[in-house]
Amino acid sequence: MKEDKSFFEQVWEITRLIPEGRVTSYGAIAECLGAARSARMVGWALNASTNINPHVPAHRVVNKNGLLTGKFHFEGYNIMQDLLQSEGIIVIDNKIKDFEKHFWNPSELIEE
DNA sequence: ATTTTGACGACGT
DNA sequence: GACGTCGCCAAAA
Repeated sequence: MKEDKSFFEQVWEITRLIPEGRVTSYGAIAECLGAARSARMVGWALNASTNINPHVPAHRVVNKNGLLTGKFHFEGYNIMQDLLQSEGIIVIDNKIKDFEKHFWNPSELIEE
């Protein structure tokens, strides 16, 4: 039933499930989808998500380093950073402070 | 159908 | 530990 959706939609779905004040990495989402080695695809999917109907909290998705790699893809320069800080996440120099502390595992909420 | 790329990740140097 | 290269998979040109 879920395979009907494109890889993108699956990424958006998981990204939307990210609780506030939590962040995750592209690889984690990719792994949850079964495309563990396709972390890049997650980023690609999120790229399209910036133009879809429900707002996808792509700002909560960062790379494994906790670095806001995609912040440049947002409307403004510090949009992503500002949003994260609004949720209680400390961002310093485009990087999430205590990244692993705010890290959220998609498999934690998603049950196959 | 083929080639290029792309918001990453892991490994090698 | 910083920098470089390869690998993965899927979509766009």
